[in-house]
Amino acid sequence: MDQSRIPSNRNVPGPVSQNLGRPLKRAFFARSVHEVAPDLIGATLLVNGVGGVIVEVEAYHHTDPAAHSFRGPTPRNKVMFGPPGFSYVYRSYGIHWCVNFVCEEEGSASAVLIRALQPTHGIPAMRRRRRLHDVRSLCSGPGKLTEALRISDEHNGLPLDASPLALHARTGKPDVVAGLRIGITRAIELPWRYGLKGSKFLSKRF
DNA sequence: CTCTTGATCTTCT
DNA sequence: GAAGATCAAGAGC
Repeated sequence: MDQSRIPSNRNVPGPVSQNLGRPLKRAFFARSVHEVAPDLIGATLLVNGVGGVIVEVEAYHHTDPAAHSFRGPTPRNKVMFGPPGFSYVYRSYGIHWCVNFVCEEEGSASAVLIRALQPTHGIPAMRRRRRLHDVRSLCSGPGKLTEALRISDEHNGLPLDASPLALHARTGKPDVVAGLRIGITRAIELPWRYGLKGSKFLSKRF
């Protein structure tokens, strides 16, 4: 058998602590989306025990022309207009799912898009779901991580502090970098993308 | 490495 | 009818 065709994942670097901190309470999200977004870097997201460390996010707000909530509520985005601490899941380009965490207060319609994870829990399950061996590519994009964690429309509007979702605070204080958001055509100048400095699990380098 | 294209659902014009 | 908070595969360099 030709083992040389199978990429090795031994010694994949883990730049942050993989220890789980305290569970995040819903109150964590009841403040400015621009405070929550960088504070999520280093936290751990699990769905039914499978997931990893958040290494990349983007902030959106109803006053932001790039946000889904900018033009008011629709059937798709109605969860964004609800209370903080819930998930907002939407279909992207007709094929992928993307997951957000609603922030601030009811009616504020702000949310943090989860863009990349460093896989730590349930890697074999994620490899099966993604039909991919390379750990670095399992969750390196918003549509990739939902496939790896099996997040879909069934998870839209769920509380972030109850099963099947689980969020744990980071245990240390990571180096967070900011940059321009990815894949948008409006308000492209706003530096509301946040990432773990030097992470090898980003959707794109900063 | 970069560039192009197809996949196909929701919203907007 | 067109665009969009995307991804993977294929062509070319």
